[in-house]
Amino acid sequence: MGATKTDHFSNQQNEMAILAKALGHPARIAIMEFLIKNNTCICGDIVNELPLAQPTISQHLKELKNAGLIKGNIEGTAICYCINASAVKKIQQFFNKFISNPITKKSCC
Amino acid sequence: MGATKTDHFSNQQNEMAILAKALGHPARIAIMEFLIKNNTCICGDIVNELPLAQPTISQHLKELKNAGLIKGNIEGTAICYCINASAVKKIQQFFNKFISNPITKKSCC
DNA sequence: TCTATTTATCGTAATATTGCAATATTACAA
DNA sequence: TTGTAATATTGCAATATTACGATAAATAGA
Repeated sequence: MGATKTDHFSNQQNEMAILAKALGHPARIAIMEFLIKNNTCICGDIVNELPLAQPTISQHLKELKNAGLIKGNIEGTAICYCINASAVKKIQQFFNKFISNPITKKSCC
Repeated sequence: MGATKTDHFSNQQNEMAILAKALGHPARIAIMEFLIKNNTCICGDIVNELPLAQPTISQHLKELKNAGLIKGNIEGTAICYCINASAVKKIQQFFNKFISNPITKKSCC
């Protein structure tokens, strides 16, 4: 096989998995961190910062964008990427379920 | 290639990527959700709940456990799994960086 | 001991991801 | 138009993931 059985899960579950999967690579974590630390979120800056080739960075940016975690804006020859706050909020809301729940505190293990 | 260049990234970045990657599958999201909703977190219950075969569930549980997101406890023949709150907190702390940052608000796109 | 129950592991086929060189595209400036 | 800079796409090899049947291991009870 190798293909995820997405039809058997809810839209919410699939959506959260897509967001998490997009963050499931250190380069993409690094890109997200770079985007909050730097006001100038130009793709070329990321290529200079990370130890990966330009096509690889471009691919990672594409995946983050497909997942909805970042937005891109054309600015002349350069492209300005930035974080999509609503996607980040969605993830936070998901994890709030875990912390607020008493089960987490009186863990059975 | 196909192998992630983990050596080029920080421990924190790799750790966060591992946690996110573990959640990057709808079945594993469903398992996490099941574990907070039900006090009885027995593996067999998850197998009955999810549309996947027992070995597949077992494999997903193993990945969640390897990532540190859940803990397992042997209880006779059954095994009780539950959420590792500290891992969930780690993820929350990561995302707090994004929301609290002013950049997120005055997004450049 | 024997048997049933529960979970883990092995083996393997199908598919996805990662990374990069080569190349294409896009936008601007001269 | 030609050149240049910035980013995207293509193609491909190496590797990882997903899913499950078959089977093993561990424990509890008869």
